[in-house]
Amino acid sequence: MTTDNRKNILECALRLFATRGYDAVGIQEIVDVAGVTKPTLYHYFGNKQGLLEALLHEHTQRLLVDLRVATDYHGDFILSLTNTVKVYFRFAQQHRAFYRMQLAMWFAPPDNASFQIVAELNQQQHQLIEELFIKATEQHGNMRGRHRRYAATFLGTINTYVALALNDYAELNDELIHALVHQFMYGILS
Amino acid sequence: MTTDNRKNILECALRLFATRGYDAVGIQEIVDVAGVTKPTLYHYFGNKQGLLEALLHEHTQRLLVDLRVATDYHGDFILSLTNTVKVYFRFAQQHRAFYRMQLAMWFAPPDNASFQIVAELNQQQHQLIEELFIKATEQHGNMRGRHRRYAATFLGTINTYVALALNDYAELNDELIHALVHQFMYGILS
DNA sequence: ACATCTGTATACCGTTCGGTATATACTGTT
DNA sequence: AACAGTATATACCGAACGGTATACAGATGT
Repeated sequence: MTTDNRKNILECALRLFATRGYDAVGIQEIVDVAGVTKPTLYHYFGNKQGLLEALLHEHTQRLLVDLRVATDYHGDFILSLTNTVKVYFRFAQQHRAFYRMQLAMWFAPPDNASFQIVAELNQQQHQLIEELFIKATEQHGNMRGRHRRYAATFLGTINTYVALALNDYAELNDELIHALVHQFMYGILS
Repeated sequence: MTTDNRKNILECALRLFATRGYDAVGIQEIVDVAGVTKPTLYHYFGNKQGLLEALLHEHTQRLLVDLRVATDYHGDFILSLTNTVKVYFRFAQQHRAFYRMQLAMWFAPPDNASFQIVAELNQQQHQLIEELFIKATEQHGNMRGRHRRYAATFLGTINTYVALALNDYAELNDELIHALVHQFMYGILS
């Protein structure tokens, strides 16, 4: 293999999906940009959804590994939250195009094909964060019964800031991480 | 006119766009659901983008009218923020399907046709809120130079909470409004 | 009565959609 | 050297895409 067609297709598809959206990009356009033909793509990915699944899977695996470490609670809730934000910010900086695509699917319509695929991966992230909130409830009792909502708003806040950074309205530095975490904690404790 | 075809088409298109997405819904499907034929749709809206424009325009006009009132600053910054959130929450409750669609386009890819159309309308909302932040800077000097970011995060926070409510994770009541505003203010003042 | 205009339907356009049957080139194994 | 499995291309499929030329029905104004 002089060039890795599989990896090449994934990269081209990501670029197109991130800038125009999953539904708006056709298979033909992807293979044209990648310089291959349709049977090659279908050989590796089976169908269009399989392509998206592979794309999401390869990227989110690395995110989930880091996220599992960050959400491991050891008594310091703020530290865990800070590490979680750090993981997301670093990931967003390292994979801008991918995060653009993920953001576009964040509020995707419920009956859209891409939503069906992305829902499970989002669920895994959500669950890790929710578990962190559940474990931290022993320390911060007034969160009881609201883990789900807190996990969702925490992720939503992170994504809002990442979106800002992707549009060059903000920079994902340590100061912003600190502000985000403490602003969020204030919302819980008050 | 026994039945208003124009309005009927708009309603059916909204329902389909909100649940499956702009790109994933074809013209044929819209007219089938609406019980009309394609030339009828093209008579009223010219093309698919025109349909989306009409849909967005009719709904956002009402939102913008209320938003202009809410963002009118009279010295009480927290009051203005609270009124702004109230406007969005009430609008989201009254037009759930539309807000679903708007959310799906919130992080839409930059080269997507729907993004091009929705960008201008989002810009109008953004500007009203940014002006509020600029005017309030006289009262809260430490916001200086960060109006843009604050307006964006404020809108992002609102949308996060609305998304929660649309998925039945939360209820858009006065308590939530109060929590949102004060959490946000804390982030600015700290 | 006639002309006009708005709204709607029939039928069709060329293009692109996601997907595939088939053939062939390459690569490693026996 | 024959074989098997993987990877790729040519050529094609029916269906759906966004969009339109044309005709006609019904109301309106003269």
